[in-house]
Amino acid sequence: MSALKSPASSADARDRIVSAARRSFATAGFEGASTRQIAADAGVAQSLLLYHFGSKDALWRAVMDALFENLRSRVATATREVRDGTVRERLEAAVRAFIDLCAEDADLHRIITIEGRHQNERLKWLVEKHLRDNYRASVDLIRQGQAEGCVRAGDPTLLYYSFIAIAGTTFSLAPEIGLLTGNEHAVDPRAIEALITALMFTQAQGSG
Amino acid sequence: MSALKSPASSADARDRIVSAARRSFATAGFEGASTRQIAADAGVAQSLLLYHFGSKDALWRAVMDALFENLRSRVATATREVRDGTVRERLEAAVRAFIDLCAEDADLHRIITIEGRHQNERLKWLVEKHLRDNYRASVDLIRQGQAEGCVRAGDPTLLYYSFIAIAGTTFSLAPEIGLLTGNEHAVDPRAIEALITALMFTQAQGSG
DNA sequence: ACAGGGTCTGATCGATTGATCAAGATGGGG
DNA sequence: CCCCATCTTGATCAATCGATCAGACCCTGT
Repeated sequence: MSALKSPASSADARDRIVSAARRSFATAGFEGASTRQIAADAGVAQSLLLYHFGSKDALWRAVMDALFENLRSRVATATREVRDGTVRERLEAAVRAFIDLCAEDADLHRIITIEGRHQNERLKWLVEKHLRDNYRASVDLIRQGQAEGCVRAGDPTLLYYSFIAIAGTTFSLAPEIGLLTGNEHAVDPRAIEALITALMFTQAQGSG
Repeated sequence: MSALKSPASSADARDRIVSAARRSFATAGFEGASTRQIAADAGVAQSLLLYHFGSKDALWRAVMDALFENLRSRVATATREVRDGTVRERLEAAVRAFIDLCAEDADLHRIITIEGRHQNERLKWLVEKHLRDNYRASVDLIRQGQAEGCVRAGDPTLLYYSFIAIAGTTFSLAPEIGLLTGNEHAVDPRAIEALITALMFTQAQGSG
């Protein structure tokens, strides 16, 4: 199969471009990010970026595909062990996986909160390709929990977005919090998990 | 008093520019916003924008000054009636004022969540001129509530940002939620208030 | 009527943007 | 060996960016 030297080098360049683009899109937004800056961060020529992805839009979609592939993989792994567990156990596993993902890298949350604030083609694509399935599965699980009585009553959509907001914001705004509290104010993912648990579920329940 | 035609026209143009700039900065971010687009939305020439504000940076600061002046005014009005009330009453009044502000116009939350994600001169200016005082006053109030036992224990900074996240996110991401739920999914500010109350305070308490 | 300051516009500057293209570099299969 | 597809680069395009400047416009005070 070979595919070691030349194609492998190509895959490396692609990965470096996607990684650099993710950081730029997350901090500067789509319009604010520059393909030349992304290429410089990746250590390649700007024209190579467009050779591999065709356009800035296509590069952005490749970044989102990679981010959501990672999210799905982590959530799937975390929920696999509790596949036959209670609704609450499955919800808690998904919540914990999302919190830990945000703690390690908040770029997914950063980009979505940038793109979700005004309707355009990118947001439509994002909703239809990635967000809708995730939303429906999450809201279904929340509704099941509410039917069982273990999840707080109320608008499932509001609960869903409140959970995401708490899990993502403290990590997305880490630079602001750092300036406010005079570096370094470490945010404990487990403290966030405790807060979300108190918000979503009707009563405390040991996690074990 | 005159000051009707020429100076009034100038103030009108300034206000229209600030208002258009607020919308652009909130949706596209600082780099993504264009002074020409802002001027076109305000119905003036691009050069007038720079005549009044000197630079794009200065215009951005003028937008932030106006947004925070509005925030302070509304919170001051809402908390004035309960100035001599309990800590919980003062916290609830401030929370309600902030939620209603976000419900009417989420641009303040949108811009801060854009700028708070990477350290630069704009974030430093924002923290020192506007955010720090608000943060300290809020955290002090939260700490007082925790000392009295009416506010949930835990990191006050995390509680503060969780409250802001819930209050702002559902309104900031209204376009995304609209696409997900198939317009129109109205978010009830009172439902958000109930959620935040459940999150922050140790036990339910009638609001009246 | 006239001078003068404040307001506003259009033209224009150099820099940067996303995108295109031709040419070079590289390595495997005939 | 040479050929060819793939990968990569530098030059360059038109468009747009923030910013500057000269001049027109309007109102007020004298």
